[in-house]
Amino acid sequence: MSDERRLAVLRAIVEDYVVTQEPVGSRSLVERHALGVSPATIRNDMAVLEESGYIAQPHTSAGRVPTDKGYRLFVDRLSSVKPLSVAERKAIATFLEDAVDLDDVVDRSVRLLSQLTHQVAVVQYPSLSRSALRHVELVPVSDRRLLVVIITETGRVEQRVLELEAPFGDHLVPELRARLNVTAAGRRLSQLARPLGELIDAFQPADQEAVRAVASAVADTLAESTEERIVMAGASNLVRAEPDFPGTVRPVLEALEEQVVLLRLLTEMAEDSADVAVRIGHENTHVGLAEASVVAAGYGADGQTVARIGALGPTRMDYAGTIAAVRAVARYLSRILAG
Amino acid sequence: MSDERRLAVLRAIVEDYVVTQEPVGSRSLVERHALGVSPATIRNDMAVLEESGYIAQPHTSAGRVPTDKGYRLFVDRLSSVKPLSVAERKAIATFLEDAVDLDDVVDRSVRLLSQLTHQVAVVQYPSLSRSALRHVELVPVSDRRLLVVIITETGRVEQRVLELEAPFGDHLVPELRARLNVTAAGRRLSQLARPLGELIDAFQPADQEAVRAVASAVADTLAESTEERIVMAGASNLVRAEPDFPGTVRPVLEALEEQVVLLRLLTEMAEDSADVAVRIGHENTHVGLAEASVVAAGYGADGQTVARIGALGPTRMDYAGTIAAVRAVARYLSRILAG
DNA sequence: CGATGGCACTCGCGGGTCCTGAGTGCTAAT
DNA sequence: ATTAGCACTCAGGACCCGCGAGTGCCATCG
Repeated sequence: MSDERRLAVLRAIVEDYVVTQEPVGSRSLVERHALGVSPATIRNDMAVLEESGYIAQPHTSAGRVPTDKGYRLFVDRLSSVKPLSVAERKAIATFLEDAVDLDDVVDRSVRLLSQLTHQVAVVQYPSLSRSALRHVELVPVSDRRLLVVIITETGRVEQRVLELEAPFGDHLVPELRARLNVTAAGRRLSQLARPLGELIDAFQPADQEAVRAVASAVADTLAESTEERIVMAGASNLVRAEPDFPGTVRPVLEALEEQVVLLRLLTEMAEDSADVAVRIGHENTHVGLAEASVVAAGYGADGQTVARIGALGPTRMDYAGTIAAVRAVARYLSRILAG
Repeated sequence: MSDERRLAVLRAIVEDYVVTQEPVGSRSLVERHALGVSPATIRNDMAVLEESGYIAQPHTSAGRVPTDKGYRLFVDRLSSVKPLSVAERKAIATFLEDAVDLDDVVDRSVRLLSQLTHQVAVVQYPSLSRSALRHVELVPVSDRRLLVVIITETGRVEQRVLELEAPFGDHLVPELRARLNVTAAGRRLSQLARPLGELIDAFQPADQEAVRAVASAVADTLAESTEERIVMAGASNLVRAEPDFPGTVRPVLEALEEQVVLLRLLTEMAEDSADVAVRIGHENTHVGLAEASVVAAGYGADGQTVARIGALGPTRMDYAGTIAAVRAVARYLSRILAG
């Protein structure tokens, strides 16, 4: 009993099913793949594979369909990542390089990814708390309202309007701005707590109230995990795949529109693997996604993962291609941010 | 031949069809509405209405369905905007007031609108060119790279990194920042061209190159119509309405993901009406939206429209409710931005 | 002992037929 | 102008049937 061949059969089944979207039978298998054996033999193998839970038949007189477990084995051991074509790489590079802005980069990335994979794509904005600060700017709006603008190395800009108890003097803003930038620039949130605290003492008692407010605004902004933002594109690809998950499109779309769900998903997957992670069907904790698969990868300047991107589609998806695309876009994205 | 009653019949048909989603016949009409006449009479009226193109029958032995023309008459003359409940108004107000940021405001608005209307909602970011400037900030990144940050009164933040020909001296940045803000603050793009030009002459020849670059970066950023951004939410509501437009969900979703299409749509509708505008079915120029209706309204501080919001759904939608919701959200949005 | 050819069996699917009932349009009566 | 009565239409559901893809098992072969 050739264990080898059995795996080859599984691979063949997955590959066929992914393109035809129909249960595959023993006859068509031997026709389309050079397995060198007869349908009867394949049938025996299939019986074993079914026994072990890698494939299943929708009904008695139908061909076989891979189960989630089957897909899992496939992506883990049977599929080789297929490299993108030169043209594709070129397209990615130029398309992303034209971006003018962080918003633009993220926007372009998510569109690009959805086009490359023909799936729904999601991109998470670089996390504030894990990015280093580039600059903090203070703009007086009135005599007791202050606009605080925070710019990170990754290009993300965040702003808050502060309402102060007492009017602040003209001298304060420039001085605070200068000191703030000296202490904050280049540091991450985790390295920021103490220096910010010490900063307060450097000012006259009369001003400390204002300084404290600004400092805590900065800290709060960076800490707010709710401020994690996610964008999504290619929802129309989902309904194109409709026949795949019949009636399941809505739950999936709903899950996708729920930032919290997406966020948790991406976070969980970050723990799975530093590189590309794959979740198949019921492996997703969220019930709405039980018939969907997700491929995700992290990105970020100089090795540090600051956020993640992902593609989501029916379990019956082209894993090799999707993985390649996700990885490629993540890499280019990292490169852009580093530049 | 009571013209009155005929309109009442049309109204009844629309109202019934909107909730049942099934062709409505003469019998059920008299049952559900106190029309005071017999089905036979209604049938005569329906024949006339059909003659005039306000309703149609899907097939010979079925009830009637409103045509786009019928809906149009309905929204123009037959429906009264139903005011939101106090609870709803309260919910809108508090939900939007918690927003911390322009991004957050827009994000909350679009979610809110999609929930209120049970449709797909879109919100356009305040246009840069029509907003007044609040502040321009310059941050040196290296000795010849300059980060330009532009903040508008509506809270929108835009940034560009500038690559200069020659290194700029230390003195230049503070001076330029100061002058720039004096000339630019509070003005719109249209009022900005000349002052920016004059600004250049105020500097020493050696610096003029850099000043020119910054000035044109500011002008470009404000002018770029491509920088119009739109966010969308509630796509899952679309597929919930699936049976309405069978197989038409995909084109609609595709249209929605195409920023350009959406932008043109909103712009066109801005010309229709200053307040709430409605496009029904084939009135939409984009073919993919031939079976969809759009309700849109402008918003902006102090009467000035700086952008638009809208809700999109099947032609068979609750126009009264949708119009009320769109208008309400637009108003609250304006109020927030003004505050 | 694994591979194979043969064979009986299963059952989903597509197509055809029939029937029911909602809804219409017309006409004659009020 | 309204209405009751009536004949007519036709989409949709229920039912039935035959085809064919695909299976599992068994006896046979190298």
